[in-house]
Amino acid sequence: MKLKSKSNIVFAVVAADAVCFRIINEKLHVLLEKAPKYSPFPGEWALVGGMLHPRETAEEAVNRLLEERAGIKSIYKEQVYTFSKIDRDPRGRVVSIAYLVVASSNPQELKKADLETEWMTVKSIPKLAYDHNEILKNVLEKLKFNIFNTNIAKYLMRKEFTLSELQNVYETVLGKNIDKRNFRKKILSQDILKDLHKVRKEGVMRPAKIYIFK
Amino acid sequence: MKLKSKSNIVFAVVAADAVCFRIINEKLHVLLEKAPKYSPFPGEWALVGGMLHPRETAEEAVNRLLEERAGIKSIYKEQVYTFSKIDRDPRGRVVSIAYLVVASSNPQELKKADLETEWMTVKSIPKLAYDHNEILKNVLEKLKFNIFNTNIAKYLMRKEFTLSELQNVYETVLGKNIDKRNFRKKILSQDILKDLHKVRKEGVMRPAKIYIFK
DNA sequence: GCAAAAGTGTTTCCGGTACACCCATGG
DNA sequence: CCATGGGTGTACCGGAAACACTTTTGC
Repeated sequence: MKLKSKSNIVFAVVAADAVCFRIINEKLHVLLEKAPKYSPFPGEWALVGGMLHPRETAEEAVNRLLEERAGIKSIYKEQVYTFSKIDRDPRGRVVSIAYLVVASSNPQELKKADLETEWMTVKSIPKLAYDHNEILKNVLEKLKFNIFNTNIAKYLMRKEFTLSELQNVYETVLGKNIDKRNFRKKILSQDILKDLHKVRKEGVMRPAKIYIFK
Repeated sequence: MKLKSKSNIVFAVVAADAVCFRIINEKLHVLLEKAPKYSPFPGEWALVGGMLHPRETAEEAVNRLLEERAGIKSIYKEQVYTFSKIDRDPRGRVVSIAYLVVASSNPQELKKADLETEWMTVKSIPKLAYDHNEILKNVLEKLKFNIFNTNIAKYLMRKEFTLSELQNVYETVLGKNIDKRNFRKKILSQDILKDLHKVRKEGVMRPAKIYIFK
């Protein structure tokens, strides 16, 4: 590699961190892992992240890391921001590209992995290693923006869902309640859903219509 | 530095590239430099960019590079996107953080530098070295978004300006014409300008009122 | 009086928001 | 008949866009 400078300086190196979301019980969860013993923050919770391999892009690194650490396949991925503060990693100069990721909500696609990983609700995130709380905050803002400005909701939902379930997901992402009539009017007017003309009966209430994303 | 892997692999390193804008004659210009002889693209036009020093953030690197190469002080700076394709630099694995920068429009603050640099209108950008055309495209999109959604126009204008001049800047940034009445209504309703109650006489037409940003 | 840019209002449409009641079902 | 969530409509407001003529000046 010809990038070493003459003055013996080593350049900053590149990592990727994944803020990986998933809806569990209609609540927004984030994937965290316990930082290993030999790391600067042994035992503390951290986002899933690591160095880019020499022959992979940042996106590929995110895919690999999630697969390695928690057996997760991402179904949506989007670069959010790159963090380059000098001392963000005590071991050396590491610049980190942060990604917003949505994991499949299909339970079969989640296997138990070697490392300790856990899905935590966004309301209960502890203090994280490195600058990961700041990264999480940035990515969460992006998710809130995206939920009403892109089709990301498609990746947070199961294939078939009711409008109430969809609204619950919006509410857990935004962290606030939405008026039911306005929500339905807005979603339906966007012409992104398909009415399957099926209903889901659940307990003692009126059955709900089933939709899918187009 | 403890970041070298055991398997003798060298990690990707970090550069920053600046897409530096300036209004000249009410047209949007971008700062380019000729890539040096010893580079992979000798003599080709490129964005101003370079490796991060070990003790500087990406923003600081952008400041330094613009100062070194063209004597430019940036008055607005914003990270846009990080490019990590594997072969984007033929010399090795370089990941580049792209910045949207606005240079001072004050002519005195621009000195002639060693390297060949040139301000080119966005309409006349040639084929650039590396993936810099792609970077420019991304950053330009961001600028178009920002012009109506942030106060970036403040940094593109001289201190004192007329509404017609402001509108011209919006038009050169967006690459399209804007209705004069709608433009004035919108800008004035935002309460971001201050009427200096002065006029600028210029040639044979009605004098225009002078504004500044609040 | 004319050329050249400055300045000015009204109407229409659309998306966002506030707000309250009836419907279908199982027990 | 009742408890539970499913489902519906209207009115108001503010921002965006379309659109044409009068004003001020120097010559």
